[in-house]
Amino acid sequence: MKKKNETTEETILLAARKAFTRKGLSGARMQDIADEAGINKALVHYYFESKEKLFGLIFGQEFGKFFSNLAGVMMADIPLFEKIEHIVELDIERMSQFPDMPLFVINEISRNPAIIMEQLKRLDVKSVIGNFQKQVKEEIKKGNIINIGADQLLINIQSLCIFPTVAKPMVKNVMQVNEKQYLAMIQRRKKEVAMFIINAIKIK
Amino acid sequence: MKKKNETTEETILLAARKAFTRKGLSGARMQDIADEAGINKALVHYYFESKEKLFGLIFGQEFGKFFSNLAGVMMADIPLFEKIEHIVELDIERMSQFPDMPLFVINEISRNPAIIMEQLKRLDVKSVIGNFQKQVKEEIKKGNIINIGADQLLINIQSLCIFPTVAKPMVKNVMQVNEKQYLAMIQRRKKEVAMFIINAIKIK
DNA sequence: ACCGAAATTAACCAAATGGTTAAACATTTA
DNA sequence: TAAATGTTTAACCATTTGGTTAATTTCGGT
Repeated sequence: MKKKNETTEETILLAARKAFTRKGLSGARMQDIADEAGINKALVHYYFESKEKLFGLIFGQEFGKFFSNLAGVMMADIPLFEKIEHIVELDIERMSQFPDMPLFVINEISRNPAIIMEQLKRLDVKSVIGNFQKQVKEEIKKGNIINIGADQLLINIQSLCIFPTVAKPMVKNVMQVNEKQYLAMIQRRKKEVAMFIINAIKIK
Repeated sequence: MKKKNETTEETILLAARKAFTRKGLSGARMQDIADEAGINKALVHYYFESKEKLFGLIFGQEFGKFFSNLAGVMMADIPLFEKIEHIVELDIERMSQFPDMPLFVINEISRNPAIIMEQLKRLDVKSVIGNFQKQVKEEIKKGNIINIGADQLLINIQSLCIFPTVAKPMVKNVMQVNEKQYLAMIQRRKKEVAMFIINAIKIK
């Protein structure tokens, strides 16, 4: 429903995000979006032409969230363990703020892998990874951490942060926890996951 | 296309699995399934009545794979570290064999959380988790591992095993690897992830 | 108050889609 | 071999869906 202070365009974008992240490109209906926005379906087309165009906008926004700030933290000139703590904190906080986002992004990339290309080239992934790789190699040489590939480490960090949100309904059901308990558990993971990772690579 | 030795029913199920795991319930078309099976669309309805019925069968099968054997390994009477190695090995092997399965299952559960209930009550999740919990607590008391919740440990294990497959297109693109390199990396993770986890909880 | 542009809507349309029907074809059975 | 039963298909049908059109309403500028 359209709120005060909100332009029609914004209202539609909000409704579209809700519909697309919940049901995906093929599952969401233009009528759903119009209803959710409290307007006529033709008006959605008036502002955003086609379903694909609208979806493209939403996907771009959500994809941006997926990587937002991450590059900054990963490039920061701070010790590795401290960096890991920051990445985990940031990642999990992002998942808490936008819980539907990761599954949506993963899903649509999996249905149409081509769209990731144009999104990724907007970000300078190579230099971010390169920088991280250098730091990891140095710590290995210094004998501070075990011999692990920077890419593996990065995958592990992201797995531990993102997966519990992506698989939320399964986690909730298997663990037999309610919404509140689940959210509390995710918050606890900010500290626990960082510790877990640092423990896993630290040489004592 | 229908192969020799395959009953029409099996052919349809194979085609349906392909369509549903690739495109989801709403994205897959009955005509796609019929085409893939090389038969008339009405024949699909002749054997499986409705799209929902057919989908239900496929989902049940895939959900089964998701947990197959896992319970057995988790209940086994072997040391914790060895058990972790087995779980990781089994999990990642399952991901390699059915790469489309985890995203499909996660996705459809997320779209319709109710379906997980009836599936889960077929499995005795509670006693499996209870058993694992007991073993973890004992190891903590013995001072062999750090103080960690069994549920957190289990989530971490599953995250590290499942996520890289779920996010395959993203991983491939960010890491700039081809299909062959990606698959090799997943295989390497059978050993590396187990080590990573054991390192993370072991008290040295 | 009036005009013109922008915003919004109701009514449509064509294509896609899940599902049905009746007839044709194949196989088993009496 | 002929009836009966099971399998498969072409042609339909009703509904849904993304999208369009033309008319109506709203609103800023004069």
